[in-house]
Amino acid sequence: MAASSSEARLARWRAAFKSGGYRLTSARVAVLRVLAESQQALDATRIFDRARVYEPRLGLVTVYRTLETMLALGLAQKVHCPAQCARYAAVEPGHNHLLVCRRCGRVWYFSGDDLGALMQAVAGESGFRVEDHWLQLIGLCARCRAEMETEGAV
Amino acid sequence: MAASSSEARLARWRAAFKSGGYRLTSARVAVLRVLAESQQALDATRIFDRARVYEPRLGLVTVYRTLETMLALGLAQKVHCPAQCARYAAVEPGHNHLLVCRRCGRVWYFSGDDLGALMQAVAGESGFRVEDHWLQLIGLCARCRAEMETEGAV
DNA sequence: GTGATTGCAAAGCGTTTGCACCGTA
DNA sequence: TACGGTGCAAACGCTTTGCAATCAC
Repeated sequence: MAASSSEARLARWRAAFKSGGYRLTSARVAVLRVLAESQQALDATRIFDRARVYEPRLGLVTVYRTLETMLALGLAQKVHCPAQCARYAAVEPGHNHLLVCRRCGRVWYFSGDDLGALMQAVAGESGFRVEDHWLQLIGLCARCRAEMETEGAV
Repeated sequence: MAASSSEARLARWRAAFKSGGYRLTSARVAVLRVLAESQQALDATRIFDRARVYEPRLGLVTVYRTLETMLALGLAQKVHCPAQCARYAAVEPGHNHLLVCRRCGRVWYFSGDDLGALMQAVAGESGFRVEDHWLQLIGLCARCRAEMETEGAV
């Protein structure tokens, strides 16, 4: 949260790029710096705008490529944004949590009522008012596991 | 899960459209039918392809509009798909769950270790192998709440 | 009959690709 | 110096919008 920790984070990320065999160009450092300094989830365009302060010759394409590398290195993650996820499933009344098979796309519903306690704990600590929650478990259903074994695929 | 339940679901949805003041056109019914029958999370294009079997004159645009109405009526929900969410946040080592402020975009991390038990329970019941989980709480942070009060906005 | 709803075409937006030039190691 | 990395422009795919024709109520 403090300014010093953003410096530490940047140093860690530079090292990760190095040891991953990636060159440390000024364009990449500009992108790293923006995310290291920010406590927000930013989209590519906003990262682009902020990073151009550090590196005016930066192109938007490089932002995308750098972000992809950061995902691969585990330095950044994508954040859920309800507006942009483009697959739809029926709502099962009373069951708001999902189990999604990554292979066949089939969904199952379950109710994780114990989540209420977690949400309250989080809210109490931080003053954050939780309005919505998003819990989905992703994996392989029994059928797909069986099919993949017989096919010998991964 | 059974075929009969898909009929019941369709009937429920037809009623919901009616009581919501929406007309029951053949195009809409085709889209409803596809989602009622499917136990999968489908994207708009796939819904379009399947719905054209019922209503060959259907247009893709109508699929989008019908889905939007279904979201508004709470009949369908969007499903997380890692590939398509386009906001990025730094990864905080060891803390994989997120608290996202919907107003300022700021993120906080927390570790919900009790989720492991839930995931195991789900896996045990269904034969589902959970490979990944996705938990994000969305709401308003303390600062934004305060700012919105002074501004008198929603 | 009338106003909501539709489909087409085109615009819009975010993201990816092709390619010649550039800069780090 | 060599080759990974860059930026520009164009292509791309998904989604939304404008508008006249259509259809449920």
